[in-house]
Amino acid sequence: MEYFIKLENIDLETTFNCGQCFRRPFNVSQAENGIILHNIKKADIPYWENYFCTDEDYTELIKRFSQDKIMKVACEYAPGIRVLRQDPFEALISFIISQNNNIKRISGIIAKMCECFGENNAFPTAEVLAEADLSLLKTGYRTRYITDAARKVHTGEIKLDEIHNMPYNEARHELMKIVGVGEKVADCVLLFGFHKTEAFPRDVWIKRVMSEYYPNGLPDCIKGYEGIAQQFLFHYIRNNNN
DNA sequence: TTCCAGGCGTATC
DNA sequence: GATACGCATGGA
Repeated sequence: MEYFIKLENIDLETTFNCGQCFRRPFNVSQAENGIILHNIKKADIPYWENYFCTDEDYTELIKRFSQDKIMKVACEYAPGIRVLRQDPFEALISFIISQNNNIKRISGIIAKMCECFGENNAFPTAEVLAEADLSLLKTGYRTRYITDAARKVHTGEIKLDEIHNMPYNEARHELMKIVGVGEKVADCVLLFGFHKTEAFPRDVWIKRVMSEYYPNGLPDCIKGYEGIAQQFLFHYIRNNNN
């Protein structure tokens, strides 16, 4: 069946290309004031509503963010961004790969990873990745980080299910037990995989934003939603860097 | 050739 | 706790 989800000012192109995810679902298309899911079962509807965060009011969020001058500019530049609820394990592995790397190459590595180790091109399981020979992915020094993450998830040393219920600081600490997961990667996983919207990943681009526009810290109007605000800032600065 | 990319681990102070 | 440096790979 086809299924329409009404969402105010979502833009799929921007949402999937603003750096929060490195592969996109193939069964979604843009509609006038929302999106259309194609070839889905009725039982899958809640999954997609959750994925696109239909419970969040972005009109209200952007209005709140726009109290800050810089945020207003960033929101007006790309009002169609929405932060998705992605799969936690995929987010974990993806953002481990992302470190000191560029988005194009990250996407390429993940595509090849799905092709080589995933069931029908799906993202591979922790069980498979934990034992796989990853050398053909050419992930360089990150290879052992991927293996360590997959192994810890597979053995249950890190329980992703439980991280959902942990407060932000505790969850962050838990993820950082994985070799190759520091503060920035942990924050990306918490934001994009666990939808902890207070997580504010500080990468090279955001550090530029901070020193240039927010030398005295983040504005109060993004409190509780720092991560979503971050995504608007990230996309804006990346596309307007002189 | 050198620099950079959604950083992190390690050594050193 | 802060700072410096090496790290795999590929594109500009």
